[in-house]
Amino acid sequence: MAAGTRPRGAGRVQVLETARRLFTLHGVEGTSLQAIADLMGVSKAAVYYHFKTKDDLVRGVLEPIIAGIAELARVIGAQRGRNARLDAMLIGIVDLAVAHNDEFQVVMGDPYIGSVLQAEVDALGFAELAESLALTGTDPATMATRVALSVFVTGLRGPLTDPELLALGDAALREHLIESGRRLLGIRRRPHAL
Amino acid sequence: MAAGTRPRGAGRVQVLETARRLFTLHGVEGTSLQAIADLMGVSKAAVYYHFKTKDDLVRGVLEPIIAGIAELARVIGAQRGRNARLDAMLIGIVDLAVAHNDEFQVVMGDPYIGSVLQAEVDALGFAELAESLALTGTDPATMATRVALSVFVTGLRGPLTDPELLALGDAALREHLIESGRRLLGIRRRPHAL
DNA sequence: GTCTATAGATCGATAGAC
DNA sequence: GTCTATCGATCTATAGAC
Repeated sequence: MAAGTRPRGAGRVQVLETARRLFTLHGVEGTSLQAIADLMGVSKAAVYYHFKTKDDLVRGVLEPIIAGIAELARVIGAQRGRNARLDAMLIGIVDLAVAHNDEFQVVMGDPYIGSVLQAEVDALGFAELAESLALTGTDPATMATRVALSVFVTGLRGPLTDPELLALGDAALREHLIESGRRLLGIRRRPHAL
Repeated sequence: MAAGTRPRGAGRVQVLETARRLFTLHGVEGTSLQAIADLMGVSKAAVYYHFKTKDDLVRGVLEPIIAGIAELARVIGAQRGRNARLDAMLIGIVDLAVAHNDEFQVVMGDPYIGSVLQAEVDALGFAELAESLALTGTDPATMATRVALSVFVTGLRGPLTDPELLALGDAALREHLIESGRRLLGIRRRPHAL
C-alpha cells in the first residue's frame, strides 16, 4: 500500500475538507481551485490529481449528506402511520443538518449545485417520500402542511449559520430545532400511529 | 424631457430587472455581465453605462428590499408590547418576502452578497430591533424564540422557490406563511399587549 | 446611449518534469 | 504525488468611435 512519509496534508481527504469549508463560506462559484490549493499550501495541479474536474470535487464534498438523505428516506419509509413518519422525517433531517452542517449549507443555499446535482437530487426518492406522507394533494390542509414542511427544512439553515445560536452546542440546538419543527407541523411529543 | 423613441428596452430599469432574474436563478457570482447583456440583446458596455461596477448593480438590485427592511424596522419599533411587535415583524417580513421575492432569494441565499452588503446590513437596525423584542438574553426561553425566529425568516425561502407552492398565489401563500410563523412563535391570532 | 475592441486578471484544465 | 508552466476561455472593466 506504500503509505510513505507524507510531510504535510495534501491527501484526498484534506482537499475535501478544505473545499467544504470554502464552499460553505463563499459558495461553489465563489471558490476557485486556486483558493483551495493556496489554503492547503499546495499547487492547483495537486488538487487536480485527486479530482478530475471541479464538478467531481463538488460531488465528493456533497457525497456524505447525499447518502444520509437516501438513508433517511429508507428509515422514514419503514415507519408506520402518517404522524410517525412526519416525526421521523423531522428528527432525521435535523440530525443530518446538525451532523453535516457545512454540506447542508451548500446543498440548501448554493445556486450552483442544482446544475451539477439535478440527477442525484431526483434520485433521492423525495417524490415517493412525499407520496408516503400523503403530501401530494392540493386541498388546503395538505398545502398548509407542505408550506410548513418547506419552511422548516429550508429554515434549518438559519440557526445553523448563526454563531450565537451555534454556541448552544449540537445537542441543545438539536432539541430546539426539533421542537420548532413539531410546533410548525403540529406534532405532539409522542406521536401515535393514526 | 426628451423621451425620444426607444426601440427596445435597454434602460436602467430593464438592466435591473434582467439582473434580478438572473441573480435569483444562478446567484450573483454565477451571473456575468455578458449574460445580462445577452439576455437584453445589448452589449456589455451598454450595461456599464448604467452601472459603474458589478457591485453597484448588485446594490441597485437589492435597494428596494433593503429600503423595505429599514421601513419595517421603523414600523415594528412603533408597536407597543412584545407580542404585538413579534406579530408585526412576522407579518411585515412575510409581506416583504412575497412582494420582493427575487431580491429576497438573493439576500437570503447568495453567499456573495455578504461581502458587498455588510455595511448596509449592519445599518439596518436589526441589533436595536432584537433588543426591542427582548431577544438579547441567553436564557432557554429566549434562545428558543431566537431559534424559531431564525428558522422562520430563513425558511420563507423554501415555499417562495417551490413552483407548486407559488401556484397558490400571493394572497394564499401569504396566509399560510403567517400561520406558519405564528405557530412557530406561539402567537395567538389577535395578540394582546403584555 | 450603444457600439467595437481590447486590456488585464483569473478561471478551469492539461502537459510534462521530478 | 507534487510541482512549474501554459493553454484557451471567460470575466470585469475601460477607451474611444458613432
